This record gives sequence, structure tokens and C-alpha cells, in this order.
Amino acid sequence: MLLAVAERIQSHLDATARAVGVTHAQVKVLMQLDQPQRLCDLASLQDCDPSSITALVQRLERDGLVQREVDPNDARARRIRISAKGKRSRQKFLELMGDGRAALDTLSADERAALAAMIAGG
Amino acid sequence: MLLAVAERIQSHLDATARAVGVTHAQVKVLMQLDQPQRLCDLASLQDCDPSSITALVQRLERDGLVQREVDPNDARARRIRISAKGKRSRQKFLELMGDGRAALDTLSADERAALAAMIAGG
DNA sequence: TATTGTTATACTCTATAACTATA
DNA sequence: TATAGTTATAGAGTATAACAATA
Repeated sequence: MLLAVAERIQSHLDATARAVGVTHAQVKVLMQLDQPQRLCDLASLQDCDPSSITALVQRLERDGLVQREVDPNDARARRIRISAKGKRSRQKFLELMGDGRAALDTLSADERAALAAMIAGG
Repeated sequence: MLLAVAERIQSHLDATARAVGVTHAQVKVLMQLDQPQRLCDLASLQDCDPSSITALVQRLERDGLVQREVDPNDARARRIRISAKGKRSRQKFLELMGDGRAALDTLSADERAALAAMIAGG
């Protein structure tokens, strides 16, 4: 049941990202770029392999949503910075997404009550 | 916040599926095979393109988790049936997954209360 | 030597378009 | 003509392994 809700939120998230012209994974990265982040830090935050982030960031850069710059403190590292276009995409996504409550709209009152009790009592 | 919980459940789901040696998408299909299903019905249930299900089922069949048979009522259609091995994988997944409550364990009591209120009142 | 990141490669999921076979 | 399914192709996400540059 909790799983069904998670699936529904996930679908809502995917659809919203698509409406903005980005993917779910790309949005997750954009969300973490309030400050420029090193690539390895992004990998830690997303709990995935650095090579995956390299690929992801390459697509974000290709689409003009981020810029890469050398870390002034470590010539090995790259800092990823969100662009103006990236900020617009992120903002648009958040507006469309709301707080995710829309994903609960398909649940009945009974289902919502049961779910709330489960979470509160978990 | 709701989104964070959904992400956490999603991760738990992915990790559990991986532990059983299948993918999240494959488990979702196995869950819908209490009765044999036609491929086009699986596509509807998963809300995805039939060609995606064709590919997915090919991998499930390769791994011995399902069998395909011609629908006796329609020579165009194929019925997908879960195998004994598939049932064991599904069972193991459900046992490891529990009811998904484990995904809530990282939330504080305050967070859980806030989330429960949001769901109940949504 | 250890860390940061990239490249090469491979696999899964997904979609679109063109196709075959059957209804 | 419409429906069920497949194949070809492509793009995204992910991982492993081997590698280069820097610390």
C-alpha cells in the first residue's frame, strides 16, 4: 500500500519532469546545486557511481542546464554550477510539482486514513 | 517531504529487487501474473508501450521466470505465465520487502507525524 | 599511494516507427 | 481495417574496469 503511493508519486514526478523537458535523474541533480558541487560529491549524494554522474552531467551541460569549472582548490576536481536556464527548469518543475500532494488525490479517504495511521505508528 | 519518503521507498524497492537478482520493472510484472496475462494487458497495467513489455518479457523468459504461450482464444495474442522459479523470486522479494515500513525507519518521530497529518488531511 | 574524474563497454528500461500475422 | 505482437533503432540511466592527472 505504501508501495502503491510511492509508485504514484514516482509517476507524478516522472511526468512532471518530462513536461519540463528534463528527466527525473536530471532534476534530482539540479535540486542539489544550490551551491556548486564537485562531481564526486554529487555521486555521494545520489549514491551512485562517479561515471554515472559524469554521463549525466555531460547531458545537462549539452542541454545548457549546468556549467563545469575547475575547482580552484583542487585541480583534479570539477565543480558543477547550475545555469540560468537550469534554474528556470528547476523552478518550473517545483511549480508544477507542488508539494506532491496531487499524487495522493487518487486515494480514497479510507486509504489515506489507513496510510496515515501506518506512518504515524510505524 | 512526501517526495523524500517516496525516494526512500523507491531505493528500498530497487535494492530488494537487486538482492533477489531481478530488476524493479521485472518485479512489477511478476506481481501482475497471479493469472496469465496477455502482453497488451501487461502494457496497459504498466502504462507503457507494448514493445517495452516485449523486451522485458524476453529477458524474463531468458532468465526462466516466465513462459509464453499462444492465447487459445486469439492466435495473435500471447499469454505470459509465471514459472515456478518466477514464483520463488516473487516470494523472496515480498519476504525481504515486508510492507515497506522499513523505508520509514530513517524518519524521525516528528517527520512521521507531520507526514501522517499531511496525508490524512490532504 | 590515494583521490578525482573520464572513457570504453555493457546491460536494462523505455519510446517511436515500420512491419507481420490474425481478427 | 483494426488489433497483437515483434523488430530495428535510439536515448537515458547505471555499473565495472582500466586509465590519466593531480594530491
